[in-house]
Amino acid sequence: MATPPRARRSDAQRNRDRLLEVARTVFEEQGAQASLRDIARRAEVGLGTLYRHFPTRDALLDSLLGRHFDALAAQAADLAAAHPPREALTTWLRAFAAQAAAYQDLSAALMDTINDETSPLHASCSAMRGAGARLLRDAQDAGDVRPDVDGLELFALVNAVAWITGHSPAVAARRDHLLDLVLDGLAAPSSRR
Amino acid sequence: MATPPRARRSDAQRNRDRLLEVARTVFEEQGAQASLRDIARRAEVGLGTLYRHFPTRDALLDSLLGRHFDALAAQAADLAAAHPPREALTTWLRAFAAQAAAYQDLSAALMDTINDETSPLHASCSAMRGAGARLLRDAQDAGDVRPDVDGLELFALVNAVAWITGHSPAVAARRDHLLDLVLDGLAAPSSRR
DNA sequence: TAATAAGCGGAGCGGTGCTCCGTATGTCAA
DNA sequence: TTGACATACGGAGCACCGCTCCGCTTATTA
Repeated sequence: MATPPRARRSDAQRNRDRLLEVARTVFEEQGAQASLRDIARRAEVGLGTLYRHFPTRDALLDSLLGRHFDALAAQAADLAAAHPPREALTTWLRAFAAQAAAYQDLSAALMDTINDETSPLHASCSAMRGAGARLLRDAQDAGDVRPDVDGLELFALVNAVAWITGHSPAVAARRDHLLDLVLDGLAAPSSRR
Repeated sequence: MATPPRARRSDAQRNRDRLLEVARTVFEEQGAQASLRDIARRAEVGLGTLYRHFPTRDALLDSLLGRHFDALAAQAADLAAAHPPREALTTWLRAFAAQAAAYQDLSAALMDTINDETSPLHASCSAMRGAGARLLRDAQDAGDVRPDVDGLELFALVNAVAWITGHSPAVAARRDHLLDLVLDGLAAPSSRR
């Protein structure tokens, strides 16, 4: 994640903080596609001010989520050390899915960063993806997960589930179940419960 | 699907046909979120004309896809009669996924119709969903598919896969594999190959 | 306290979805 | 063939969007 550049003037720092605070609640209310103008308005700040602090929507998302993603990457290592591979993987994926469901349509933004290295989200997100891929490989080496899946596919599937739950209240209520179905399906046949 | 109201004036009919033709190619090029203004322009027709013929984007999509969805619903019955439940289900789901991938982001539109009975797509889509749910139940009764899945969840999962493949070329190349992973995961443990 | 770098804010551009209504034209009866 | 009229056309206009640009304000520092 990008280092937060401490502003040189106190009002700039104050505005930045306000924007982040407002952006968080607006994104929670309306999803990751919310109007940036609206965020600026509610932060009682000019639109230019918003764009100066956060040149792109991704930059704003990164400032809000970057440290969570970094934490997820770190957690992957912890889980790998403390739990059997299969358990580590599923626990981690659940945590990731919960994070990806923070704002509606965030999954779309995350998927798009895969192909766009210029996005600030790309860095924090790809580091996290790497961590997940490592957990996957461990579980596959242990024979717990079918070998014909790779990190990209896993990331895509979990994001797909996170995304779909944002498009229907009825489906949202079953997010955990849908995730279970997918994860269960990835289990190696020999290890299937 | 809504009955196609034969226009009373020949120019109206001509414009309607032009719009549908152009809309099909534009949606294929740019996805289901393409600019309606752009469609009107390329059809060399006023924007008002487009909106008179198709009051909403969903109405336009329905006119383009409705009969395909009706055909899918019909195909479900044929498959149920001619094939074992499991095979009927997977064959049908593949056909549906192919259709759902026709235009990028179409899956989002389809998911949204679930909660919006006023959408023209709702009718043709829910009929089709019913047909799929019936195939699912057959397969479950035969013990081929795990019993703790319902039609809504199945629809959501397949749409999720269709959607995600539209958000990354790398993922798009593996659409069939992702679908296999999900369908395989839904197999009843006892019947797993 | 005055100079100045730093930051602010919103007008403006080109785009979107969608509505509304004055105008044009296809159709059909005379 | 020629009107008269229902039908359909087309785009101006409204409110919104993302994003840029630049004249003005203000916090900071000497």
